[in-house]
Formats: sequence, C-alpha cells, structure tokens
Amino acid sequence: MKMNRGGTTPNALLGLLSLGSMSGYDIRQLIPRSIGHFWSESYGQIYPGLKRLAAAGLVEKKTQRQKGKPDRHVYSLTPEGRAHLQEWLKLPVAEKVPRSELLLKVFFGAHVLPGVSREHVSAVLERHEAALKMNEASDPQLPYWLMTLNFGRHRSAAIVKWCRETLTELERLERTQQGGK
Amino acid sequence: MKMNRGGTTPNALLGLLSLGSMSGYDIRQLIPRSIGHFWSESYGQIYPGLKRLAAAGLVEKKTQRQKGKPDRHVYSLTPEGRAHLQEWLKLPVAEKVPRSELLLKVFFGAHVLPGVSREHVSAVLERHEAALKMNEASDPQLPYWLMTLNFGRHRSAAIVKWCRETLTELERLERTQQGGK
DNA sequence: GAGGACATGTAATGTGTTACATGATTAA
DNA sequence: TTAATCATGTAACACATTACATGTCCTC
Repeated sequence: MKMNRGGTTPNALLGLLSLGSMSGYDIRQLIPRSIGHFWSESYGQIYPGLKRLAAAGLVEKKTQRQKGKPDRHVYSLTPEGRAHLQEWLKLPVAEKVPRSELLLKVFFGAHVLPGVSREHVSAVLERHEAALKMNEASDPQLPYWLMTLNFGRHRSAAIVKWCRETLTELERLERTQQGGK
Repeated sequence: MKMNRGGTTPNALLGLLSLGSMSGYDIRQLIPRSIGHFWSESYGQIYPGLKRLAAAGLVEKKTQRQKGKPDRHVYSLTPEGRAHLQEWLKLPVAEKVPRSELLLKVFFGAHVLPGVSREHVSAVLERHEAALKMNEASDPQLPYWLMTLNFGRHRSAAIVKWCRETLTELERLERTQQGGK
C-alpha cells in the first residue's frame, strides 16, 4: 500500500516489467543493456521493491521450480500496474541537479597542481570516447529506445568537447604556473 | 572522527570554506552562485556536516553574537582541513551514473501518447535555453570557475540540440500514429 | 579445486531531503 | 498583519549501496 506518488524506483521497475515478465535477477541483468546510461538499481532496491509492488497488486508473482538452482520468482505487470505506470509517465518530470564529483574537483582545482585536474579530465575523456565508439556499434530500431540512445551520444560528445578544451586550458596553466599550489 | 575516505559532502563543505570563512547559512546561500549547477546540499546535510568536521578538527568554529538575531556560527578551514581537502582532490574521481527521470519517461514513452513525451521534452528545452542565456550574462575570471561554467554551457547546448531532434521525431510519431497507446 | 554464473533475499550502513521548532526584525 | 529574511538546528523519513548469507552447477 501507499504506492501513490513520487517513488521513481518502483516506476522504473514497472517500466522494465512492461518489456516482459522477469525475475529480480533478470531485471538487474537487463539494466545495463537498456536504461543503464541514465538509471541504475541495486538488488537491495529491486527485491524489496518487487515485494512491495506485489503487495500493492501492481505486479503478479509466479514461482518456477528449478533443479539445483533456487526457485525463480517471475513477476509480470497486472492491468493495475500498467495503469499506474501510465499515470506516472504523464506526471511532469522532476529533474534534480545531477551531482558530479568531477566538476567539484575541477572547481576546487586551484588547491592542487594543474596536473591533478588534468589527470581527472583525461580519465573522463577516455571513458566517453570509448562510449561514443560503443554507441556506433549498437542499433536498436524502437523509436523511444533510439531517442535515449541519442541523448547518450550528444552527452558524450559534449563531454568530450569540454574535456578537450579544458585540457588545453589546464596545460596552459601548467606552463604558466598560474594554477596555484 | 572517521573522516578518512569517501564522503563527498564533507569535502564539498571544506571546498566552499576554502573560498572564505562562513556560517552554514552562508554556505547554503553561496551554493546556487557557485557549485549549484553540479552539486547541491540541504541544511540537513550542512549543519550536522559542519559539526562533524569541527569534531574532527578540520574546521574551526567561532560564534558571533548578534542583537535580535540568533548567534552566527562562523566556520574556517584549519590547516588539517586544507590538507584533507587537497588529499581528496588528488583521489581518482568516482563518477556515478547520473539518474534522469526525463530519460526514463522518454524511454517508456510508448505507453502513452507521443504528446506526453513532447511536453516533457519541451519543458526541459525551455529550461536549458534559459540557462544558456543566463550563462552569457555572468562572467567570473577565475580559470577553474570558468571551466565548470563552460561545462554547463556545453551540457545545456547538447541538451537543447537533443531536445530539438527529439521533438521533431515525436511530432513525426504523432502524425503517423506510430507512438503506441 | 577455484571461480563464476545462477538466484534469492536481509541487515547494516550511508546518504539526502523535508518538515518541524524557535524567534526577532523588517518591508509590503 | 502577513510574509520574507536572518539563523540555527533536530527528527523523521526516504532512498540507495554494500556486505553478508546460502547453495548448486558448470567450466577452467
């Protein structure tokens, strides 16, 4: 009960179950290949979350016996669950400030040698250049899937651009020794 | 005590205090004009956080009496606090997947009319177009400050671009009624 | 025989926001 | 007189990760 407002996590679970019936374990495995670039959930959220959704009648649980392995608990969306998901999708988006440890460290970079910040930025640059290459490889056809994939591309491209500019500036600071400590 | 590793929030507090001695209230006021685009803290984090930092000897507290108003508790970095901040700045950055409710809703957009997703994307587009205009106005000179400001620009520009592309696609879906429910 | 995949779940702990509580001063 | 600003802080709650606990099968 008390499944009315807020709570993005339960709705994310409903969304994933809308792609097909799954166990908690399956959900965890699916995340990196679907919403992984902009959402993540741990087992500690998934298992208790599914339990609560079942108690609220938004999902249905079926147990499959298996030899040698623990039982599989497969969850499916109920009509009420699907309706709940739709209602949530209609609610205005509440985006919160994304927290970035990288930017915090760059912002306070004057307290360390510019080379320190340079290392941080370089690491992020590499990661996002790799992400862009990965992105070229995969190609799902579903339009909504494509839109979010495309977001990842734009995001990585912007980060790569910023990293390059910032590295240039940090190298300049290193040469002129204006970087502080 | 136990102020060694992890804990981004206490280090963010140390960083802000490195800009000058301040009260918890001042810190809260300063955030939107400094790290607000990539970090936020609430009073519920700030006040107990400062207390713990003081107990660990990383900051020093001085009380200023005021007439009519409550006492001001002004905190300053100690040499240990400054050293701690520097050590943290040197640690490799641990960026976590940024969570975006917007992208979640777009990803599962097939369950509602395309117009619903269009509204969500439009709202974000407006916000970031405004952010870009804001950005043109302000201009601090400090290099590290500038780098993070520049990140905000690139970020907003990328989001605006993605929003435009996505809106075009959503409008196409609306016309051809391929959007699902 | 070591390690990983399969599969579930809880407990401890960490992290963060919101609401509450207090109370004077000042401007609309 | 109503609300905002100044200023502090706690308590309750919400949200999330990690470590723990269990046990088999399969591959190297």
